Amino acid sequence: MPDRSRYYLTTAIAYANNQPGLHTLYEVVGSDVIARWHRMCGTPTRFLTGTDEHSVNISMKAAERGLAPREFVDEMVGLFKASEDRLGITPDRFIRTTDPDHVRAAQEMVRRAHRNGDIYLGTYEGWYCPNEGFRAASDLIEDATGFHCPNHPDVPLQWLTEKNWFFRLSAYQDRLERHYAEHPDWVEPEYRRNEMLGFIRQGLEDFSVSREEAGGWGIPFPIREDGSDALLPDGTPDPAAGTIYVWYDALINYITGAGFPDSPDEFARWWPADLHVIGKDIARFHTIYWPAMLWSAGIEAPRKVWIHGWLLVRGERMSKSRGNFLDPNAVVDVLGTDGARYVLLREVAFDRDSDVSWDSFVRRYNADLANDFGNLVNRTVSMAARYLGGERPDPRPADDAPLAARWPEAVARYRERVEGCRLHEALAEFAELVADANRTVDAEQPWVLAKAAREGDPAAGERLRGILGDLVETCRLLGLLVAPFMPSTAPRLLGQLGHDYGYGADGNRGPALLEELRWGAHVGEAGTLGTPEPLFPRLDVDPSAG
RNA sequence: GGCGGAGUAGCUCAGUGGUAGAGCAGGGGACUCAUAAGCCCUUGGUCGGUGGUUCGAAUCCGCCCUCCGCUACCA
Repeated sequence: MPDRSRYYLTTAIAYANNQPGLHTLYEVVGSDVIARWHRMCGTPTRFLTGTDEHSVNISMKAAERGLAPREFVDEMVGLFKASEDRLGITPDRFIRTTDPDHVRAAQEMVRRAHRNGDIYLGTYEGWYCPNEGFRAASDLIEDATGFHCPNHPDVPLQWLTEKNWFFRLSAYQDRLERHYAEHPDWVEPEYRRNEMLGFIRQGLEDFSVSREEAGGWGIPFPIREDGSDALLPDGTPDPAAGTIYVWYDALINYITGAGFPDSPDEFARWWPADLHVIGKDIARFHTIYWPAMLWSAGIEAPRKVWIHGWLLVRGERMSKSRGNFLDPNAVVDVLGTDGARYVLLREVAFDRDSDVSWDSFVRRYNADLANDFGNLVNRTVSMAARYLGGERPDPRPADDAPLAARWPEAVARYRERVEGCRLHEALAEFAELVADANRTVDAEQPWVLAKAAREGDPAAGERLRGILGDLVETCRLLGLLVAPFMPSTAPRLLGQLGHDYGYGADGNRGPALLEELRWGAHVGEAGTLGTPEPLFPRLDVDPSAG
């Protein structure tokens, strides 16, 4: 039974080795929508996103630029924050793995696992690139002469062994299988859950959690080989103890962001997380390693991990290394903040891979936003102002308003889809409501009623007022319904209708959304219609754009 | 190789036994409130192939072809 008194959700933290690509920010946009939905519904919400900043790679990349690692990642983080800001992302905390409380959290987790007997000294061996450190075999290029590092193909790889600490993942196999059985939807979509379960059933191996060398850029391992605290007499970390490796650094951010270990009360309030939104490339680490690491430290597993797919370009994964990625700033330049958010989450299914292109984005923007939704609002406000004057007409009672009939069920379906991470389906529901309203306009032909009224038909005038009142109300409801996706459009839309928009820039501090989404919630309140201005100017298709 | 999934209109997909569907794209029409938008109508598919079960299969079963996901230590 989910705790409805608060909602805590996270994205994966982005590797701060480059400027952000649209494919990286995709899950952040989707998560932001879910966060805003819960905030607007009045649930205290905590939304965490941020950056993963340690690794040999980053220290080398910084060195290439003549920068200290810290200077380098500060610059990258600035780029991430700037792009996220343009996309309307509103984290309650932007966490960095270089934050001091995160360093304490990671070290505390290592200590707990060690105390619990789940961390032991072992030997790690693998291919080692002198430039980058250990490389996974799956990342290497293999040819007739053997394995090569993809980034340094001319540098011979060495097969190295080093003494590392290992986490006893193998001890958690039974508990993991039980957890999957008892919480059948804790990993979604279902086909991902089945893949993870299949992996568990193959048998689990322990994994290493330390490295001897990380270019001086990592969280100091808090324990020496003899089990003593790895501190020098002056209180600084003992470099001989090595650094924490990957997962005991990156994954820990989710509990750091909830207050671990410094604020037990805060942590008790926000943990376990309701939702981790991640990409499929790191599914195993979140759905198998992570719960085991938490259990080892006496902490509950998160309630749900949602695994989204990738953005594809002509069938290939969008990625920085392929060079086929879109710059999120460019997308916002063309489509605007809300246009970019809408198109991204409507064109890309949140549960699987989807092909994207400028053409598909522009087409979707024009069809759904300019032609259907924006134009609906524009024609409604224009007609109401022209035929009835500046005062906002009230909707008819729900029983008399055909447009009201489907509303409660539609809201319920929409809510279920947003809360179930099926964001593209939520927007499909929204689009159907828009289409329904447009059909109503054409069926009722308010311009004909207006003419009849002018010629002295009082019944036509009555009907005209009712129809336009219903349409104005439908626009209000649509704007609020889709506000988590298009937060800057909603206040503009409501402004044109003469309604107040009571929510803050991040969706907090407003009236309970589900109350606002009731047909006729503001009947009887006076309001003045504003000037009709297109919310989404139609775009000319640029045939040269890829 | 093992496990799992998918092949349906130009594109993206829905449809699990009973006369082939939606959105977008294409064509035509009536209207005019509106961002030349909206609305109505419409072109278009031997539902991957093949054999079977059935009165009847996109839908169930067998075989084949093609594609995709997972199959361990990237940050």
